[in-house]
Amino acid sequence: MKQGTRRSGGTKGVRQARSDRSREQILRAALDLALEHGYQGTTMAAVSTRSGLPVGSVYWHFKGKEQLFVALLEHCYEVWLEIHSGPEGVRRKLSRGITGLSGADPEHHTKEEALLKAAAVWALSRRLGGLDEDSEVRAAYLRMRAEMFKVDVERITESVPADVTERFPDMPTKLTVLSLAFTDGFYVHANSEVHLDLDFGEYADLAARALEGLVDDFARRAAEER
Amino acid sequence: MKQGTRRSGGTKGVRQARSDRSREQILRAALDLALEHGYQGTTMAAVSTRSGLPVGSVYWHFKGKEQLFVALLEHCYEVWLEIHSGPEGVRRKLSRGITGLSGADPEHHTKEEALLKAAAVWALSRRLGGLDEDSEVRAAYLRMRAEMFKVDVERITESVPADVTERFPDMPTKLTVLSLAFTDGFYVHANSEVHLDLDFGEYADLAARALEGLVDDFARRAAEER
DNA sequence: GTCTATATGAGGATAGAC
DNA sequence: GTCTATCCTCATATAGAC
Repeated sequence: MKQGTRRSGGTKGVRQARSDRSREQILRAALDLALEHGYQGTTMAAVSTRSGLPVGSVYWHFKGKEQLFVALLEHCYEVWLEIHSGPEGVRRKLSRGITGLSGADPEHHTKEEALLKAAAVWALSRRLGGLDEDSEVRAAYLRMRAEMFKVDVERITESVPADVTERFPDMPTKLTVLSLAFTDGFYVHANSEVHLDLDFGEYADLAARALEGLVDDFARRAAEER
Repeated sequence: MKQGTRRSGGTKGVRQARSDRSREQILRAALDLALEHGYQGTTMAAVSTRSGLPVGSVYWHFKGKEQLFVALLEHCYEVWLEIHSGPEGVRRKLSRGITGLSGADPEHHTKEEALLKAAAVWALSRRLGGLDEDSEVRAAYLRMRAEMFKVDVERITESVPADVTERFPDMPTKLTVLSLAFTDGFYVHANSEVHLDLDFGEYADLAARALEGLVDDFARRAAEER
């Protein structure tokens, strides 16, 4: 057994336990480093140093840098799924997404969530300094992004009045896209070191108000048609 | 004279003319390559090949890769300034910004504009795979971004009703930030190769409607207070 | 000013002892 | 499973002839 495959079941030997711990140490180190230096900026040597394990061990657990990051993304996605359960309206979503950028809301912004946000940028096309088209990391992230989008749509659907969704079935999808665009856009701003004086809380409110206004607009139209 | 300095005036010798042409060829090659492969993906060797000039020449005209890209950004910024003159409301701005993403509006989307958009991503923090904090390219871009933001605010101010700006003086700034966030957010989406079926024209309209609703909201409030 | 050959350094990955 | 020494590739940059 090697690289990624784990003992299917039964008793865990002491060696196995130690191996698992090494694996986790490596992933942990990769997570920290990736948040500090990005994908390209994270070297296998650095992962080795930070994890306290030699390079050889890293390559024993993961076939290469790509596989390491795919495993890391999978871990983060699992955490994301655990956190994001239960209904959530546009307002709350925007508030979490935008306010969280200022770092003012650390308890709701885990490292894992932060990494997924960062990965969104890594996955941008090559032209933008993103990963290669055939990168496994990129492919893995895009799969997850699609899944997360679905979850978002479902949860936003629950927050939109029934008569609106009845008349405009794709409204929740549109709202999700718009609020995602908002969040991503502010994410870019927050990481551009321009306009440091932005009050993200205020903008989250403005953004929410703008989208809620849109929903009201459609609600009015739905009501008029009766 | 060397590297970036140009003859101040007077008659241009034949050698000078040829040198200028070489410089332009190099910049042109860099522009094309940067749009295809990004900053990191553009190698000096490739610039040399594409421009038809040897590596040595490239390093004669520009001290290094950073200087080359700073010069490129300056060129693009000049083009941007020429294009973006005259008033422009939020709607038109969003329409240009978002619809342009689909590539459906090529005539209004020059290579230079595209490069500035790409540079916004390059300038993201190191954690996101962006340039180093002390990168000259990054610093140059951030200066330009601040300038472009100012221009945007001025032009959006002209499109907001006078009574609103009177009562809420920072409304134009907020609108600019929101519409920039929208544009940047959709830019991320457009380059993520997810939801390829997005109708950017429709979303540009929705986004514009949402922001216009916000303005109306404030206009109502301003009116009520009289 | 233009060109070729080459120095330099970084990072991903492997070999093979233990 | 763990560790060390080493290889390979590739990109920036320079030296120096013309």
